[in-house]
Parts: sequence; structure tokens; C-alpha cells
Amino acid sequence: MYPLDEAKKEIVSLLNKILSKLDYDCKIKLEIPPESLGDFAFPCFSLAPIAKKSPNDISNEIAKKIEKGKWVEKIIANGPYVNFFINTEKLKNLTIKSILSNQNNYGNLKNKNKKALIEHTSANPNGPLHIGRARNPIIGDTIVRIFKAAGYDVESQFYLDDMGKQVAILAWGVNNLDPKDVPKSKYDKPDHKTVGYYQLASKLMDEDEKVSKEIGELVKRSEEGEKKAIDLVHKSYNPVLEGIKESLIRINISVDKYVPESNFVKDKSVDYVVEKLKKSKYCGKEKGAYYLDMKHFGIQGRNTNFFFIRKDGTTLYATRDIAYHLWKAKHADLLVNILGEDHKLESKQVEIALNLVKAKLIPKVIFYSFVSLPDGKMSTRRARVVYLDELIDECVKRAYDEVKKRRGKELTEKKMNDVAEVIGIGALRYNIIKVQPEKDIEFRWEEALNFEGNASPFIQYSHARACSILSKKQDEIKDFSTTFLNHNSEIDLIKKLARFPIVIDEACEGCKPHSIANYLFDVASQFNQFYRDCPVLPEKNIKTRIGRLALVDATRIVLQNGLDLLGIVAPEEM
RNA sequence: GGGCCUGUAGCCUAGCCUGGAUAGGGCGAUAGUCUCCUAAGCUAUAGAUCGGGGGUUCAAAUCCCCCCAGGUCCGCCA
Repeated sequence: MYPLDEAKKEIVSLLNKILSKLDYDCKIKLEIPPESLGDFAFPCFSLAPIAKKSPNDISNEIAKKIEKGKWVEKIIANGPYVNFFINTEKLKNLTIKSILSNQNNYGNLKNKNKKALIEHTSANPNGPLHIGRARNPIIGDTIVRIFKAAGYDVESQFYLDDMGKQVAILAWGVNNLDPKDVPKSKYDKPDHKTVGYYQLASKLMDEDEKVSKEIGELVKRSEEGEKKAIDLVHKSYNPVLEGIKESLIRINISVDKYVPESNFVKDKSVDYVVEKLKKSKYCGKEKGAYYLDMKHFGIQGRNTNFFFIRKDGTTLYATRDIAYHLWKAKHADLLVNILGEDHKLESKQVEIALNLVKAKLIPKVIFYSFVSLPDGKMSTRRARVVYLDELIDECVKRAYDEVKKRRGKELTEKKMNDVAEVIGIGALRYNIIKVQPEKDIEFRWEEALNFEGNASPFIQYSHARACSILSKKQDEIKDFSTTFLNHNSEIDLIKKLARFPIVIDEACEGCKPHSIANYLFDVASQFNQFYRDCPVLPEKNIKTRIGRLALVDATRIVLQNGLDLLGIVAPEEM
């Protein structure tokens, strides 16, 4: 257990003891008071009706009668609050020791012995990722990292839609179009080189009934599980998928498993789903097609019928998705999906169906809103998009300009390029993850490329600063003492570092990746204040100097571990 | 027509689930700050009817209802 957890646990137990002695029965919820009023606070409002006294009297009573403990040093009633001050010496000492001894593992919670299966990205492999879709892998990968740190055994999966219309359009295009008619792409990557076929084929499909019919037939053949058709589609989208993977790797994302939708047709598990659903009392039939009437489950709208089988007997995307979820449930203790908000209804329908077929697990879903361009929605089909690759390149280019401006005389060209890559990618991931997923974002270049203030380079810079100090030190950090760290900037910084494990726990519990970003910004900010107030290397008193070096090292570790949770590299210099 | 999500200073955003102590930050603006460990930093000032209106409560940005604006969905598409 981490030091701050111990302290918190002690306070709760002391409060429990006194509350039961006074015969006040209530749940204990501790708050964090505004600065300098204490480390934890217990509000007494809810006790007022029980005790039949004013909250102020109650807090006074508790403060007077409560015992102190190993951690709790001072207890003061402040209006309706009981404020607890924990032993700062103990917290300073144990926190720094914990960080320095745990190193890369500091912050990680104890193993939960549970497997979490996290599905993210799952984009149609019909073209390169664009920045709207890019929110998905970045949120997903960050969630993967947070769950790992929180003690889960994690597997990430990309559900590969290899049966739908989108990939069929692509396959038709690749196999029927003359390459001369397809516009050249800006990027020499397989996904960019292939997307033109999709765009042109989409256009022809709208204009030419014959094309539309041929594509329709291809869809039907693969949905019936015809191997030749599935292989043809597979061969067409595979280069696109390779291109997508390449982009993902560049932003430090790799997915453990790619699961093709066709698996569930091939192994007949989707037939099992169909049989089960047909037996449901909510099942209806219309012109040979089957549906579930969702109005019994609180679904409202013009049409509440959820079709799971067409009149020609083939299954639909959502039907196969149910089979996929049943399969996932067999292999995990917890399911998490990252989906765009346009999938909300489908996801709800799948959830209801999963309950009807008595699935063991129902996924927890994180929905994110869309990234739009100032002049409207993105669309691969209409080629009105900003591709992820373009954004990456812009970010790296911009980062390079900044590095050159600041360090051009000191660093080699190679070094500057490496640093620029790390900073550019970091800025991109941070910018997307710092906002809670449900807010819609309008993409503007100026904002995406802003490297100041609450942005990744600020945090990376703080880390580099810490590394720079450590690289110049003459002393060993062994046998440090934290008793010399008494400046407010030092104490506040240590208290912030002590919170890291709690921040991870809360980010995992609430599926709130953005809270990690906000926390890191706080740590970096606090470190910069320490840097201003407390010179490390020039400090003459050797014990103070070594204590500060230990604090710098501890900060470096927290920043590095935290950035790693966001999939951002912590550079040693920049 | 209905469902779900969002609305916090000129711009972006945290806090909302689990109501509590002066609503935190950042950008931009203005004014300072490098003979001193990287100034991508630090300090100060200005800037908020928490979309609007009701309600519940000792207490509402937070919970409930209505309204307004934006997003998204309501396919035998995915």
C-alpha cells in the first residue's frame, strides 16, 4: 500500500471509532480541503439531523474527542469541517522512498487477477485513419495503459469489419477500376494509395446501378460465408490495414489482436445468436426478416425494431457484433469498448440482445464525440478529411522548428529530429486525451499545434529539466533525508507525487483518461515552482542538496510513468 | 416528432457521477522576469449572470422539471 493510502485509511478508521462512540451513524466521505486548511477534511453536514446539533458543534465535538494516530498529527475543527493534518515528515520520507524503490512501477496498483478485454479503433479498413477516428485509438490505448497500471491483465482488440459494404466497395474498386482513373495520393503508404479506389467506387456506385448491384452481390456472398468472396475482400483491404497499423505504431499504439467479423459467420456462432433471439418473446417477423421490438426496453424513436436477420436469411453487422461479444465474454472478466457516439443506439441494442441470450458480461462503453472541421463533418467518401498522417507530420514539423529555434546551436541534426518526433507525437496524443471524450471537438490547426501551457511539451520539458539536473549531479542519492525539504514548494510537490496511485485508481474506475493528463500538468507545474524556489545543484548544504536531488529524481519518475500512461515518450533532453 | 450527449471569461478546458469552505487551469491580452541547475519556464493584473427559467435543500456549476442552442442517432447500412 502506498503512503497516502495508509494515511487516508487511518483517518477513516479514527473517524469510524469516534462516530460509533458518539453513536452517529454515517458513511465517511473524505474531501480534500482548499490549500493550507489541511490534508483531508470531513464535512459534518449530514450528521446534523442525526445528532440534532449544528454542523459546527459536531465538528468541534469530533475534533475534541477524536484520537490522533501514527499518521494524523493535528485535527482542527473549522466551521462545519473537521480538518486533518497528516504527519508531513512521515509522508515526505515514505513517499520519496516508495517512488525511488518502485521506480517504473511507482503508481501501479496491486494485481487484480482479472482480465480486461478492451476493444478500440475497429475502423473500417477502407482508407487511412482521419483525425475524427484518431480519437478512438488514442483514448483506447490510454485506457489500455491505465487498466494495466491499475492491476488488470489487459488484451486490446481491433474488431475488423471484413464483411460490410464499405470493404466490398473497396474490393470492387481495387478489382475493377483502371489505376489511371484513380487520383494519385500524397502519401506513399498503402492505405493512402488504396483509398482512391474506394472513393471512386463509391461515386460509381451512386451513379451506376450495375456497379451498385455487383457490390451488393459481393456483400451477400461474403455474408453467406463464401470463402472466395471473403478472400477477395481480405486481399483488397489488407494493404489498407497495414497502412493503418503503421500510423498507429508511429503514435505508440499497437493492438494485441485483430478479430475479423467473418470469424463468427465461419464458426456458425452467429447462427446460435439468431436461434436464441428468434425464441425471444420480443422477436417479430416482417416480410421474412426478423427483429426484436426494442420499445419494451426503453428505446424510443420513429422505429424501435432492431433487425437481426434479413429476409434473405443473412445476418447483419449488429448480429455478428453480438456473437463477437459472446466470444469476448468467454475470454475475459471485464469488457470495455471505445466507440463513436454514432454507435450509441447499436451498442444499446447489442446490450439488450446480450442480456436476452444471457451473456455473462456486458461491456462498459466509452463513447466519444466527433472531431469536426470548421466547415463541417469529415468524410472519407467525399475526401473531405484531415488524415492522421497529415496531422502527425504537421506536429513533428512544427516541433522540429521549435527545437531548431531553441537548441539549433547545441544539438546535432539527428538529435533534433529525434526530439521533434517525440515532442510532436506527444503534443498530438496529449491534445486529444486531455479533453473528456464526450465533448465534441472542432479541429483547428492553431490549437492542435499549440505547444505552450497545458500541452505535452510543457510536461516533457519539466521531465527533461529534471533529467538535466540529475545528469550534472556530483552526489549519490543514497542515504538522503527528507527532513531538509521544508519549503512550501517542496512539500506541495511531494504531496502531489504522493497522489499518483490514487489518480490512477480513479482514472481507471471512472474510465477518465483525461484526468491523468490534468494531473501530470499539475505535477509539472508544481515542479517548475520548486525549480524556481529551490536551487538544487548550487545548494551548499550537502544534506539539503541530496534531499532535493532525491525529490528531483522522484518527480522524474512520476512524470515518466505518467507520460507512459498517455503513450508519450519522456525525453531526457529537448 | 422522439432518444442520448454537450453548453463554465474573447477562445479552450477542470470540477458534475458521489451537492458543501473564495468555480481551478491554459491560450490570448497587459506588465515584469535569463551575469543563477534548459525562459517550451516563472510572477503579477484584467477577464465568469457556470446557456436561460423554475424547483428540491441549511447549501446547487453539481440533483429534478421546462425551455433555448450545437452534436448524434431513430436503415432488412456499418
